Amino acid sequence: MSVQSIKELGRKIRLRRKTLKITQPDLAQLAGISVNTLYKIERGVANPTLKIIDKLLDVLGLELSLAIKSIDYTD
Amino acid sequence: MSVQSIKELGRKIRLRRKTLKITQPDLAQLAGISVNTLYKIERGVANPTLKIIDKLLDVLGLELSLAIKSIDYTD
DNA sequence: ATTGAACTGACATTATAATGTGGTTTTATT
DNA sequence: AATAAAACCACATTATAATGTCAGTTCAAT
Repeated sequence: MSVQSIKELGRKIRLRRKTLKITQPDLAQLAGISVNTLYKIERGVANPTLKIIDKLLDVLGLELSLAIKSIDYTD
Repeated sequence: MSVQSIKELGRKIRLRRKTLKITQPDLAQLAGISVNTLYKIERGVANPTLKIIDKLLDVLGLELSLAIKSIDYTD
């Protein structure tokens, strides 16, 4: 489940938020960022900084990992 | 191998660059970013945007993935 | 030891991410 | 259907990431 794109990351953040049943305003407050920023990230129209992503993933109980790219034969 | 911190990410980027035996100037050019930015990222004194990270990981043949945080009993 | 390239660093400038505000639209609940 | 909350959106402002420049330092190769 790689983060191919910024849009994909946004989708996953939203999905996780929905799973946890919290609203954008609540998540934004918990993460200490503005709803505006969260909204843009979920929509994939943002280019967020790592700090912002870190804060969000922290609250969402998610984490990023780094791995050597695997070859995708479906491309 | 989670990206616990920005510093950790920087270390891993540098390590991968060394493994591939390319210089900072070369990697920066290949990724289309400034050496200044790369230098800061490797040192862990930057708060880079996802686009910048994406460009770097692309060249380095690395990728980020997102996963539900596992419990770390060593903390 | 000398030379050249890579690396580190400070600083000013430019580009842009993040925020704040004030709306409109959508969704959910009664 | 009415109401309230959430989600969406535009835009101005503020904060800061990214760049460019120049200089000093470290490192590698000869």
